[in-house]
Amino acid sequence: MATDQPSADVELRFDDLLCFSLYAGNLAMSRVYQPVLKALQLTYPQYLVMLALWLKDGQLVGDIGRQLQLESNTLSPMLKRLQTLGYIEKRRGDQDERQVAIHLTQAGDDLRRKAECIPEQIISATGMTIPELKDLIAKLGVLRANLQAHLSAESDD
Amino acid sequence: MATDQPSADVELRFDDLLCFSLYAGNLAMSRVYQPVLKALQLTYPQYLVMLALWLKDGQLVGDIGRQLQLESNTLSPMLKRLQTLGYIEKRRGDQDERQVAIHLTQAGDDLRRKAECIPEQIISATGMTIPELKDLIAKLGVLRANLQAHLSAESDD
DNA sequence: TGCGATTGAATCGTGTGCAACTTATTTTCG
DNA sequence: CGAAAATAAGTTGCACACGATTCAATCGCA
Repeated sequence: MATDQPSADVELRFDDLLCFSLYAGNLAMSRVYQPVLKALQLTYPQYLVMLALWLKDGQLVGDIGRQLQLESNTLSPMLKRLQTLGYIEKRRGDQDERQVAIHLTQAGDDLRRKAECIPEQIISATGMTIPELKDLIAKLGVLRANLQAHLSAESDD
Repeated sequence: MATDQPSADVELRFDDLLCFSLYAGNLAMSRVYQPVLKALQLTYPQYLVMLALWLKDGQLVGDIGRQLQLESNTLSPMLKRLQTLGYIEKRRGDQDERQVAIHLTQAGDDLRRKAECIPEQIISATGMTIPELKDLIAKLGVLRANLQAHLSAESDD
């Protein structure tokens, strides 16, 4: 420990440290991904969208948004860029014309194989064991579920 | 048609879930803070900067950046907005004129007292116990340290 | 049947993140 | 001493996040 500032005399609160930990942890993670993703011409958020599509192709804009916790105001421009890159294409829904389904192009599907080597590089960068990672992911899952429950309860007022 | 989380038959990788957990967890946390911070006229990143200043006033731009993992290209515009809001002021360094120290104004110091009620609201929103939060924060700290070590090792090539 | 409410996606404006660059100041070392 | 390297902060351009709004398609219900 103690790679950082002293700060021993200041009483820090748990939530402040938690919000900071999530904030800085997410930034650090995206920075580790960036040099790897550069070869694929993807940004970090774009990679997360591609991940969702590699898991299940043809999802609606809203489906992707629910997974990443993003709405159309963020996704629409991002999907337009992925379309320009030639990785995805949009198809209007047949029954419901309001919906737009996102489909991988051949290039987008090929990209999946180029991205296959990424996971182990990242795991190595975390310097943690698989059980440790599983534990951390599970705890973050609980946190996110609780925060989302709090948010939806709040919007019910 | 399952509207939510089928994903049972798909093999997910740990790192993918970890990057997603951090990403969505950080977004969820900032959304829980936002309605509370609205009363203070602060955005979430601005709140983190104010936190750093409440802990130690008169820090240099670079000092704040090292804590939040941000550089001047992000901080300079942000600090300009906090200055416009009247919460901080800038002072050129005396010995080294390249440096700019950030000082709280009276309004910025007053804000600290208005922000005092925030921590317990957030803790309650996490739905987790103090020991659980401490554990999660510690694990995120290890992760961040490892990722940063990986990044600085990489830039040495 | 019709019409107001809802929904899915897109658009706009503001505020971050960040790579690449500029400017000004200090340091280093020949 | 003095020019080159290093450093601190700021600027520019692009890509997210997100509140607020718009628009078209669908739903709900009298």
